Amino acid sequence: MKRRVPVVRPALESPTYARIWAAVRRIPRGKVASYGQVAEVAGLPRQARLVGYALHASAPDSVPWHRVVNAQGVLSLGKLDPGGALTQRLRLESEGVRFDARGRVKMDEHRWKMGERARNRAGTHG
DNA sequence: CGCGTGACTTGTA
DNA sequence: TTACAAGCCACGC
Repeated sequence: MKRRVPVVRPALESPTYARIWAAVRRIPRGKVASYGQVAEVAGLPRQARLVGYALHASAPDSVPWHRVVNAQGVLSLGKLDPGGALTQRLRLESEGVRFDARGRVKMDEHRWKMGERARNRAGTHG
């Protein structure tokens, strides 16, 4: 019988990662979020690096990782995985996300406001 | 347990 | 605009 394979490695059964992945899944199609924003939604403020780490540890299609970019709208995957960066860009463009001439995502237009429909209590943006 | 590194962010020059 | 430094946490050696 086939046993359901865990989405993550045994060593990564951390609730922290689970939160991060959950936050990433919340990002709507056609929108993007920065690592810091994902961290905040996951309840882990100032832990953007951990988000990147969690994504790296996540399964290939476990989460819409392509919707996560750095605060500058740049695909951080760039040098580490050029192919992955290309895939990310293709997927984003496929979702309607547009890029700047410098190859950066237009955060001003596609930045996930984490509450366009349901205002977040922690939203200090006002 | 200490050190270096990393799919990051913010502030300063 | 680019470059450097400090802060943050987890992983691998």
